[in-house]
Amino acid sequence: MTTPVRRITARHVAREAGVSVTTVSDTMNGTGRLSAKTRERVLAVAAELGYRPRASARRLREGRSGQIGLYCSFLTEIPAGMAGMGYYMALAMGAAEVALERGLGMVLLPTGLTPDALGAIDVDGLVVADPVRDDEGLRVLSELGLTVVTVGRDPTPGAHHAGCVRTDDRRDMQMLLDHVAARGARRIAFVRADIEAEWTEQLTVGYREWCSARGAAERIERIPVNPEAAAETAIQLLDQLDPPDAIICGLDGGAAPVVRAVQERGLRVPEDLLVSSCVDGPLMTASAPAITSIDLQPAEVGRRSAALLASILEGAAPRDREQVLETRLIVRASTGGLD
Amino acid sequence: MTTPVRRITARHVAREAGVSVTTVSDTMNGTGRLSAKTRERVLAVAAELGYRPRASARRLREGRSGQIGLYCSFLTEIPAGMAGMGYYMALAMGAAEVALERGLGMVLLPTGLTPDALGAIDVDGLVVADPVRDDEGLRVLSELGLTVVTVGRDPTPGAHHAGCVRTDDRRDMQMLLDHVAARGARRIAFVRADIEAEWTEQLTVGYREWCSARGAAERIERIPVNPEAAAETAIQLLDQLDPPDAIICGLDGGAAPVVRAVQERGLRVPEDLLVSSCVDGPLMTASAPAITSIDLQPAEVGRRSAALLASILEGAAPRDREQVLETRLIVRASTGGLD
DNA sequence: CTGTTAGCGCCTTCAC
DNA sequence: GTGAAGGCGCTAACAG
Repeated sequence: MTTPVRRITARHVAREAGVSVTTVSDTMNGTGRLSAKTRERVLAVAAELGYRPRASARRLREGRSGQIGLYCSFLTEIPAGMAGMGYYMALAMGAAEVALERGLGMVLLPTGLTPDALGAIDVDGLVVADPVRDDEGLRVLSELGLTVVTVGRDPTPGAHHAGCVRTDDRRDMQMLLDHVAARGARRIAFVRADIEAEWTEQLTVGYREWCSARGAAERIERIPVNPEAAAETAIQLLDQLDPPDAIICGLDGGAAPVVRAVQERGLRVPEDLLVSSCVDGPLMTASAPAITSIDLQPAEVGRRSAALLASILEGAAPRDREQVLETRLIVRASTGGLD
Repeated sequence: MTTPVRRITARHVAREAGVSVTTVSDTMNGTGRLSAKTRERVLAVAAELGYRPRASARRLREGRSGQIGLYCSFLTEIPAGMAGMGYYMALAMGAAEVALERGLGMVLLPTGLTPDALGAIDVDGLVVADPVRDDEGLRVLSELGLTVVTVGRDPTPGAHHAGCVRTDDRRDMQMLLDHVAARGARRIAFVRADIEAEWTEQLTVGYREWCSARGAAERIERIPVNPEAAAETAIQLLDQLDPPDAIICGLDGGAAPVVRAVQERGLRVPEDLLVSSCVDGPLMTASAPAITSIDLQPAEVGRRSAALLASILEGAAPRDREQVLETRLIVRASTGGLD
């Protein structure tokens, strides 16, 4: 069964209701001065005909696209089969939800944008998740002169954007360190991703500050974004003369392979080694033992970013152009559990 | 109030290049008959001024929105922290990529659409991932009269859509069954999600067919979409008088908790019990042992869906309105590994 | 080969 | 209170 494709316009409604198009427009937008009776009749006719104002016409008139884009910069670095996708989906759904509430559509921008694909991009602003230093796609997008809100700061030199929503990675790291130290750890290693994104840099800063404040030796390992690399590195660490008694993994999807590799080595978690992760996710509870981690609240981050961008686009100048969200330490068995 | 920055229009380019707007339009679209020289000059001026045709104007003119939407029906059912998000992100990126290549933007539609949020939705068609029977959001969207391509068939009675991209879940199940049977399993249980989506129904059909062809007893457990439910069910199964020697988990994120629970029970995987999953993902390789599963190729599914939808919207009537993708069995240690 | 003209559907300004 | 007119930027007809 096919429905006639003839779209209803404001003119049809006007004719049917015996009013002018202006009246229809005013009714739909709550503008103008109309009698309640007229408004009601127009509304009834509109509903009956199934009238919906055409977004493209309105946009042309308003000179704005009524859309925002989401660009996940770090996604370029994530190999297929790697965890981390889930984090971004949660963020994306959160952002899309708020965007729609505010009358904006949210288009997903794939990584690896080709210059000619740019023609189809029609957005008033962008949410850029986890900008990686010197990201080519982001550079191209920025040059379009779009309003940009980043999730986490942009480490690219000279980059400047309209707003930022982030969590406090330095503090997260210190929460984890305090926690494992309280569980008795003395030689705590940090495995970080070998990319230049603000979150991993800030985790490192937090780690260094904590170590230097306590006179503890730093043990930082840089690894490629790749679960096997995390496991291999853990083994190497444990083979050292003075092996760590705790490993903090900075990379989503890294902690579970670490636990696994360590156990295959014949060591027990948490008895012989404490393991924790800077990013929560399904992997954490699927592991045995379950892994202590930080809940970064991706959905909420997405909601806030979209809300901030929408406000800026609406011309509001929110005082807090840089918002910092609270995170939560989730203690699980891999660091000794609750007690 | 600041003066809005007037964007460069075709008129500016025309004036600057000393031609008419039509010529500019023809140059940008490759239409009309222009001398190479003129086209070159116009192109040069356009580039110099940074002219980009305004999408909303073009769309108004063409009467189409130039956008498609992605609606993940099953996402409604997924609790926070559950796996499965990653699958949809991969699918979404694949779809967005192809959409953009074909000049279409892809907007992400959140689940739980409120009727007034509908105003901001402006798409020519939809990709609906894993439609769940009687999904309210999908019903609302369908009533807009949009062209719909589903990923997996829509189990809603009477539902009919323009196209479908899917994998063969029946066959997947039978691959898994053949595999674990070859590894010596005789009493194979199937843990399925208690929702009405085509994939879980088809897995069940495949399971039943296989069992009945071999005279094997059926052991089907329906569980809510929830990782703990999978683990609990596994334990219950193993407590029975005649416990299974293999469990196939139909739900993304379910197999890992099953392995874990089984091991905590003191049983070994794969020696005492074979475990496998109908959906591959990061959890599979993070578990110990790694879990045998089916690679459903979400990115490719996303790409194909967007391509099919784009073709249909362009008026092409592709012969294969229902496309079936090949999947791949990935054998890992949880069923004895390769040998 | 290139220019002129006429809208696409909507909203805002101004007359009535 | 309501209606008529104009134009947002673009492209498809038709002239020239």
